[in-house]
Amino acid sequence: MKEKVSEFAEKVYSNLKKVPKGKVTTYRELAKSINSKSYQAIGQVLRRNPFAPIVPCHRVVKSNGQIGGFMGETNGAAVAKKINLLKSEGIFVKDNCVVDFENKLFKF
DNA sequence: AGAGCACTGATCC
DNA sequence: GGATCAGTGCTCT
Repeated sequence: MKEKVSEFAEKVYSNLKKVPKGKVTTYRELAKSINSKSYQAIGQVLRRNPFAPIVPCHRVVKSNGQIGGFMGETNGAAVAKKINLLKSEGIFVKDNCVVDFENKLFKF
C-alpha cells in the first residue's frame, strides 16, 4: 500500500491529530472541518489508515456517540481494543456508546 | 470504470 | 423508537 495520501486524507489526519487527549470527535465535525460532506470518505480513509499509530483514529466516533468501527470491524476485538484505549484516556464507553459523549466531544 | 465504505439525514412505519 | 432510502466523496480492484 502507498504511504502517500491525497490532500483530503492529509486534512483528515491533520485535524484528527489536533484532537486533545481525553476528547473525541465525530465524523460529521471532522468532515465539516475539512470542508467535505462525505462522512463515508472519512471512514474509508481512516480505515485504510496509512498512519495507524500516528493518527488517533480511535478518537473518532459517530454523531450519536457510538463507537462506529475500528480496523475494519464494526464490532469485534478491534472495537473492544478501541474502547479500552479510550478508557485509558479517561473516556468511558458503554455498549459501544461513549459515556458523557457531549462532554467529551471536541469541536473545531 | 465500477463497487464498496469505520456515515448521516430524511423519510416511513 | 427502529428500519429503510438516498446522498455523498474517496479508495481499492
